[in-house]
Amino acid sequence: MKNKKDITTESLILKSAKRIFERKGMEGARMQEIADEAGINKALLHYYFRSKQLLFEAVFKNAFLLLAPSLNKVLNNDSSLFDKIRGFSNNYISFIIKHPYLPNFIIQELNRNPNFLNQIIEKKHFPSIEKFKNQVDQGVADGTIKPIDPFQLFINLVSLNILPFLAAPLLKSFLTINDADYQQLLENRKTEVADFIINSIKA
Amino acid sequence: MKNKKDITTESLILKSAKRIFERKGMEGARMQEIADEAGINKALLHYYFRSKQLLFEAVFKNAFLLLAPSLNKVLNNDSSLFDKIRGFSNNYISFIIKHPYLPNFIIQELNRNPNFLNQIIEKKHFPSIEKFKNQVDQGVADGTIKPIDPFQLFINLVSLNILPFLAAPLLKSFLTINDADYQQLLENRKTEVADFIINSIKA
DNA sequence: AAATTTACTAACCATTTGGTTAAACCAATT
DNA sequence: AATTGGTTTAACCAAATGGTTAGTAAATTT
Repeated sequence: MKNKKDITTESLILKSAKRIFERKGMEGARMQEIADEAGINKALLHYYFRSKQLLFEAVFKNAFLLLAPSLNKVLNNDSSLFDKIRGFSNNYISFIIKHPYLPNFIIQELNRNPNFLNQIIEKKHFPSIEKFKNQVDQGVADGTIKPIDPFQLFINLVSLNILPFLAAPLLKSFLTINDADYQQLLENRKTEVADFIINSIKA
Repeated sequence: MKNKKDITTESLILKSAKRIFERKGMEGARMQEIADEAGINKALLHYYFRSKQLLFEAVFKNAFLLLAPSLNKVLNNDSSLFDKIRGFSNNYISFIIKHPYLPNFIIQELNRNPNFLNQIIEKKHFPSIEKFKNQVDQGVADGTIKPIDPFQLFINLVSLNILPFLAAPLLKSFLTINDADYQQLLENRKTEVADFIINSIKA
């Protein structure tokens, strides 16, 4: 074996493919480019993954499964609703700052093929909002939070956390600020977002 | 001229190209597909727009200029801050419901080429948040709203309005609801979003 | 109505691209 | 040292794709 330190060729390919697919998308990525990135022959990509489509699906699946459990964990633990909102915002933003291409990659490819999720990911890996929903309904019932549709609150939570990454180039232009300042804005959002939401819903 | 009803060939091409580019992106779109959509010969695309890149830029520019003024209008009129938030949310969601592919198209291509905006759109067509910023600072100063960074508030406003369209496939899966129900959720957001924001910031 | 310009098309071309093949390489086993 | 089986590569291929060309048809001008 050529590989040192248990870096298998397969994982090397996946890593390189992730880098390229994230930046260029399925259509924009070139098999040759991925091979170059990995420092291997193009035929080897096909040896391990048969086709571009299958390689892409492997990368997408990995990316999604990287994201979903962390989401699930926060939504389904036993903390209070407000702590959940705080935990989600903080953890999620921290996570994405380390993987900035991930949200756009997933959103982009899901819009290209909205059925991709159902085809590729088993339902059991899906984040469930069941517990979150119950907590909201409960909070509304006992008067600790103002009346709100749990789905709308969930969409708000996701929107406030994800979009600043998706629309970074657009927002930087609108706000006419540089990368460093925008990075600082995102950093501040780790707490700002949760405060904003809690302010809105607390009775 | 073959064209009836003042539909020029050029505008027909732009319309067809928009449809294809929106759905497939720059890389995914095929010139032949655009030609077929328009019911013309592929060479005619090049006759009018020289290259795929230039055709794409024309489409992108159109799309962006369709969006920006409506944004600008709401942000820079003389209404109160709360009315602005209500007006923006309501108008923007109504607009996007009619052009559902637009946000994703713009976001997607800006992430592929973050400098695209600066290259293509003149600054004067950019929405300015100057007035919005002043109103927020004013509101904070005179105590009508809680302290908040105007930029963060702007990002929140944009996030809550845009993301539900960008992430529609993802959110439908998470919430396990069908298209019609999701459509209804979006419809409700025309007022929900503004209420949510105003609840959060009013003193 | 002849000449010229504009709009449009069929056929073609060069390059790129995903994918294949046959052979070489390399480590473990016999 | 020969065999074997998995791994890797160079060279190749067919299809797709953006773009061109040379020519036709339809207006417009003279």
